[in-house]
Amino acid sequence: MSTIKDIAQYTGLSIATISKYINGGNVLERNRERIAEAIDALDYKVNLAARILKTRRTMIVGVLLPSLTVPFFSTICAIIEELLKKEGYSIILCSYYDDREEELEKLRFLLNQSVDGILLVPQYIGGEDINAFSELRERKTPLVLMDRSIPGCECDRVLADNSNATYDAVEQFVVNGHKRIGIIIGPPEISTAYERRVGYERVHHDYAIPVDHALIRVGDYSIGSGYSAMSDLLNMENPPTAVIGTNHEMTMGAITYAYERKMRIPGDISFIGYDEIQLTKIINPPITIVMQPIQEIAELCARILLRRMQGDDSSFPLVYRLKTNLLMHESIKRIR
Amino acid sequence: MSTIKDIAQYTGLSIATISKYINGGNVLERNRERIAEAIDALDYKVNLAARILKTRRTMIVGVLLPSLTVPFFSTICAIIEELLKKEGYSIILCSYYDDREEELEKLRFLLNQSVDGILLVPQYIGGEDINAFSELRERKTPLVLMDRSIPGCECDRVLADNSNATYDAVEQFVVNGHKRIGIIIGPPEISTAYERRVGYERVHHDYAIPVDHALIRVGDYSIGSGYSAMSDLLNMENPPTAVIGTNHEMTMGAITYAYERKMRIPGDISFIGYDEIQLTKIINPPITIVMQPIQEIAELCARILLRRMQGDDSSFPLVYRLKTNLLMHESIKRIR
DNA sequence: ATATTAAAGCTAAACGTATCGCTTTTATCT
DNA sequence: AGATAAAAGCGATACGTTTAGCTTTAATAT
Repeated sequence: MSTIKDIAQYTGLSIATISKYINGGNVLERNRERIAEAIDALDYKVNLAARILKTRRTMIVGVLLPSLTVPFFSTICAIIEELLKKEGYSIILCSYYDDREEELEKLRFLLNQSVDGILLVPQYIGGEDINAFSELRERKTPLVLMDRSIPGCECDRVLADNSNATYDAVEQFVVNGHKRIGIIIGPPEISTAYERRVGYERVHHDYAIPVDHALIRVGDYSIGSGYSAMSDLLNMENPPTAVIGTNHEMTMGAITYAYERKMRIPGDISFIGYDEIQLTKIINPPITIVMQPIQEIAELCARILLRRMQGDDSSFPLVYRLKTNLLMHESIKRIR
Repeated sequence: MSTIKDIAQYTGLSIATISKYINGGNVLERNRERIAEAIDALDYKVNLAARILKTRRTMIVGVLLPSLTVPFFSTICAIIEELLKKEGYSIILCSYYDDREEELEKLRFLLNQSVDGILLVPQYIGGEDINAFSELRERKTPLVLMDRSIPGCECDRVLADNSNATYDAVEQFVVNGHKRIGIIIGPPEISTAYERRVGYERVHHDYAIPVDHALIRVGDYSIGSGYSAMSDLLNMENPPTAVIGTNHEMTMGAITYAYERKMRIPGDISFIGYDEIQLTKIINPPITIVMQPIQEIAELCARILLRRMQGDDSSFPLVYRLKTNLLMHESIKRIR
């Protein structure tokens, strides 16, 4: 592989000038041409290791997700990647496979790779607080939390308004006469799951409907758990007349079960799903869906991180709550 | 951040000795202890950029996939990552989002990051031949093709025996009396899709059943395309009595459509699916499934790449064809 | 005790780039 | 034309490692 030195020799210019050319400094037009020619002829490529060693910037952003197979996250990832690429950044994508140890280890790995910034969808970090994670503070590597929060955490973060999301959805059941409403929620230690549950309970409170805890089924955000939660709900002695699934996977699992039971939506059971992606798009007749602003979440995270990586520490920590939308379809039966 | 120099100073030893310690050379026990203490006290971390600059090895493997949201690929990815990590390698994961340009660009990106090796699930590379991709040859970066092949390509590769996979599956339809068998295949330019179609046609030939090309529906390996292909098949004037979906996504799309139509499997339509992962696991009653040896494919790819990265170029190119298994369930109706 | 060998440590030179501070060249203004 | 400012180029140094080649120390055998 040829180096900047070879280019200098080929053109008769100094190393410093070549470096200037590469990094966009002032170089005479006729020299620019000669350098360009040399680079082409010698097939020169910048040695990133050397550059990083010198500049202490890797121009790499680490993206750490709970799972790679969850389309909600991979969609976010795709958006981020495209946006950051325009700014000259590359992405190292990591998943911690919903595992506590792995999450910490991957975070260490990213820091060790000297990424310039990190975008994280957290789950277990530090037990409760990411500030406790010393490597992160020492390095002063900017970090933005995506989609989920952590109790007591002082971080920039971009979240959906989960509580109002389920509130608005469940409210639709209520105004259509439903009183026994099942909800399939995620693990309570994940902030989104907790908040979605709160919205559900708030509706009940506001409309003076007692909460039957048997109607609250806890899954783990996986397809299988949605499936069995739905099975549990529909096989109760006094089953709900309506059910909401609170993420894409559990929604799909739940619907799969309902279909198997040959139940019609909304004929036999009213249903609201979550996230308008992949399978939820092809369900027919279409179901009412809580749409999260995926695009906005991803873009905002990327932009905040860019700001921080440029050294702009103003108004830390930034917290955004983005509104969701309820995509109405005929999946709610009017009863009584 | 402290450097190796600081450790040398702290311990009174030379830089070279510290380096030896870090890289597992011979160091006196009492010095080992002092060094360990210094590293701990100064919170020393190896500067990877400097190391890479010197050694010219990044200990990073690039994994390039068509898509991140396809569980078949992300499962492979998870297996690879775990195995390579044990050998001290890290993974940079990339997706080209089923886009030709992106595939080439991401491959360039990986090479530019100086990865020590690449694992690729190819699609369009070079139009037909990856050997045409000059950057790859110049760098002599080892590359192993996973799951898919490319015509005329001289590469190590690990493939499933796709042709016999669909042969065995479709044959089950035939021996149960089916003559009109629909198949939902992927894009013909993808080797797996082509081979799976060949297996389908070979059964027809061997059992002297004419091939009705209207029963061969081409999707793009997506859920939506499986859904509409199934819709097309079932709405024919003379529909098939059995259908096979040839990947996980199209299988799910097809089944979703069948469920919507309130068709029972195998009562109204016989069906064989592909890949025992995620949703296909929870379908109930369970359907017959072509199981690909995901674990073996992933492990073999990783091991071959490890060999190549160690400089072992023997018997190039290695080509493996791994057998699939037909997981039998009651989803095939016996007719006539 | 001495010779021989192995182990442990050290010095110094790279790896390829960016950048500070300086000099030279070129352009601009009066 | 001369003074001034701006643009372009250069030399030298540093970034933090690894490693070849050498020296010193310790261990082993005679």
